[in-house]
Amino acid sequence: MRQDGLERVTMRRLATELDTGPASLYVYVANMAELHGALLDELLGGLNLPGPARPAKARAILVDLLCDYTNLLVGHPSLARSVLSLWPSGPNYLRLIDSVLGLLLAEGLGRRQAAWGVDVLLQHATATAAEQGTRSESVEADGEGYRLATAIEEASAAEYPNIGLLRDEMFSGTGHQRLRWQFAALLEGIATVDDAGR
Amino acid sequence: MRQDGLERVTMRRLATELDTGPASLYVYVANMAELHGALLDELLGGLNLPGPARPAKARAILVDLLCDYTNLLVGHPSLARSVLSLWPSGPNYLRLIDSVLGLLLAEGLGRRQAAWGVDVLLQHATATAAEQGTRSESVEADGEGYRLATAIEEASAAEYPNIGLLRDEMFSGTGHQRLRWQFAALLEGIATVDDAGR
DNA sequence: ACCTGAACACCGTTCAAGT
DNA sequence: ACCTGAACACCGTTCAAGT
Repeated sequence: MRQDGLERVTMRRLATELDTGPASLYVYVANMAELHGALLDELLGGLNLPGPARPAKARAILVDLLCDYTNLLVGHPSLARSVLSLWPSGPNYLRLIDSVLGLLLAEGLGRRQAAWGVDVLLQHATATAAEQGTRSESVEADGEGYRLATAIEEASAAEYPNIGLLRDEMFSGTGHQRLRWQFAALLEGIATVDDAGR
Repeated sequence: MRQDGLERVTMRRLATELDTGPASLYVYVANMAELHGALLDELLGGLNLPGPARPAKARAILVDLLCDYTNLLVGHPSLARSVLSLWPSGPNYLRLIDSVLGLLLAEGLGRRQAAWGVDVLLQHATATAAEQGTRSESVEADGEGYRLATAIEEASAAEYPNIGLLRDEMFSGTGHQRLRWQFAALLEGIATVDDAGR
């Protein structure tokens, strides 16, 4: 029924794809949020989750898993945007949560840090995908992000001294490098800071 | 011209508010992204940025600033969602970036960690606001997030062992507590992990 | 019972026509 | 020149009518 589903999935588009009126979809799903939730869960079926890991390897495996999840969502920008405000609840999403929790515990994290950390990690993945996705979706090279780049490029060092100081560092690294660093940093922080603030 | 601007801001809504047709707005802005960008920057004018800080105080000031920014966006969910895929470039946003960079440097962070870190921090703020905002926007208490809660509540410990183990921790803490912890964790990670992976 | 055409209430954006 | 009414090409959702 939902085989390909790439790019922007709307009720009407899917309905015409299935040679029917838009009303027919409401027999199967209650609203668009539910449709996107189902789509996400089907997509997550293609993610292969790691088994139990030894403490020494848990962190690296976790970074890989989170990068995989991010890249999965980057391929479906419209989905990523709705997932951010969706709290998905399908079986495959629960499996993903369970996997991440397991790896955090394997690393030796406390119960609360693992429980609170999984939210941060998955939210970062989703937000990154939503951000990247919509950006690359706007086909024109001129608009959107290009303006921030030039704004930072042209920001006067007098008005924005720290931007002036770090201008070149702000555009350094590939997307892949930055994503891995981000997850590594998140994991380090989650592991280190407890609910009392360290 | 744009004095209040709360809740969902659309071109047509704003146009009728100004007693004119929707076409008139395109004299002032090129598209909706630009409108939302301008709205955000006006909103950011109400954020009071901290001055230079001594190293020992920088972290705490930064957490406060990031919480302020998040709460600002939480009040305007529709804005938060578009800001995520917008890369704002207004003067007040640049001032915010500059402030965060300054505080990160004051903490003693390396140039690259500060430059890469500011993205993570501001993205987390925006994503959190977008997530929370849309959730509270859906007025019905039944849908959306409630289902994940029950899904986690009912998830069998056999199929999802780690969720079973941490079930109670996952709903612990107030939103405020969790937000402060998240930023504290992010900052710790950003400060600790360098681009070589520590 | 189960499905769906047509309608309702919205969107962003464009462009020709009006002042 | 500057503004804008009306139109175009879309949306999600509902509901009465059809099979």
